[in-house]
Amino acid sequence: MTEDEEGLPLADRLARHIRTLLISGELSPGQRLSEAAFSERFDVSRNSLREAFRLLTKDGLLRHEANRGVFVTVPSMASVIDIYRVRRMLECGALRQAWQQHPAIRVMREAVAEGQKKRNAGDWVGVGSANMIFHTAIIDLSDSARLTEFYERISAELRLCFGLLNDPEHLHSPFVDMNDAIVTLLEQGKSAEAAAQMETYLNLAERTMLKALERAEQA
Amino acid sequence: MTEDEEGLPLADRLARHIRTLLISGELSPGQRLSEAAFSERFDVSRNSLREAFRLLTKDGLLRHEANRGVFVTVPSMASVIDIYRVRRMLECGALRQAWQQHPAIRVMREAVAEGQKKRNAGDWVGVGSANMIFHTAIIDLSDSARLTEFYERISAELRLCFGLLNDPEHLHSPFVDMNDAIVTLLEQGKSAEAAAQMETYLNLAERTMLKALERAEQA
DNA sequence: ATGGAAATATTGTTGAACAATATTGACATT
DNA sequence: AATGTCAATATTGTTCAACAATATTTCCAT
Repeated sequence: MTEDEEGLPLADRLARHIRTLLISGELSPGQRLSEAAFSERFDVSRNSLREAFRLLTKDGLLRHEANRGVFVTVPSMASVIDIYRVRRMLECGALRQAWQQHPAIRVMREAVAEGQKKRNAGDWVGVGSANMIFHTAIIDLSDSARLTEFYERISAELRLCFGLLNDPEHLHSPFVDMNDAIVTLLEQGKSAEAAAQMETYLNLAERTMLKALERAEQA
Repeated sequence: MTEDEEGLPLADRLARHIRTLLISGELSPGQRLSEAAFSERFDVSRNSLREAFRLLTKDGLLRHEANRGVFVTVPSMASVIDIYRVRRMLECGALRQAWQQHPAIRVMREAVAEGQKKRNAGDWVGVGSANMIFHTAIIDLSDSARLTEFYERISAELRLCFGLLNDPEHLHSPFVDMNDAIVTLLEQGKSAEAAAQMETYLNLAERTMLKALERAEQA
């Protein structure tokens, strides 16, 4: 908790901190989060910690079992399928009705450039980050605070899935060029085509993810 | 807290209870919710109550001001606009890709019938309930647990807006026939047309809502 | 080994405490 | 009467300790 987080309530800061541990893979799916251990670790009271746990449970990152404690959510095939269903709805929808001059398009273009650069440098983590920025920008096309917040939640959940994979980084690389094609279509005002292309993209990504997850589960 | 709520954590039960108070209008927008008063009222500890408050704050129903307490969210024009943006994305999207045999279509059809019946009986609250069921069923067309949950949150927020209106019930009545048309299109497999119709519906509803809100704000 | 009962640990919830911040009220000045 | 200041009061933010209820582990008898 060394960051300069302002006067936010302790529970919120805690939740944010634990969320970073979750999406960075420092806490593994299925792991139990003991109240005693974590309140000790973060030097906060059990009560404050419990508030944070509740927040994260509502986000789907933790699972709560009565009288047994909270556990890091174990992503399932079903959750992956559901998450991609949401992504198709939100991302394709945002693209379809996108305004050609929307500032988010510039962000998308820059994210594509960044992704290509990182890929050429063999920096797979960098490719993943650029990809994330790209998709967040797509949601921003819809100019909705609530959709943006919701997508953040979905996105965190998806990153939990990546934690289960062996070499998650390579998953992103094949998609850099598709991103390029999509933003190009948008720049040309072909939003319907961009949306269609994104649907193909997401279906492919979903299959890849499911396949990787299947392999990981067998091991 | 007389209901038969199972072994759910106290904070969750509390949050649910307070949520019903919020959407039923028993707590007014802007009102401050004192920790002392409410923990007394519900006969729970301040700690448990605070957990519930945090949950509802995350849902957008309460607003949290540091060192000042929690207040019932005051819906703004901006929030109404955002909420309808979300609804267009979710509901139109769900309709567009709806499968003609989806069980939710039957629910929609029944909700329309119920709405017509209630309207003829002059039961405006009943019309509102039927309308709510109708739209929830539309989201169910997308078969996504996460979208369903998200829509519940949006829906609760919208009901908070209705609390600001003078005669909120009449708002729903004009829409019963549009619902009829939409579900009829769906039954005929014309999902694109249904989606288009819904967009018109939502734009109209949004304008009506904004106008009503404007009137209410002046008073 | 296996089943079950006692011992132990963990969560669920409460109540009291105290620091930090906000609100109120009294008082003096203009 | 209006306004600014400062003390008094109330509220939130957070911690701690306690205890009941439920799980888990240990240990013993079979």
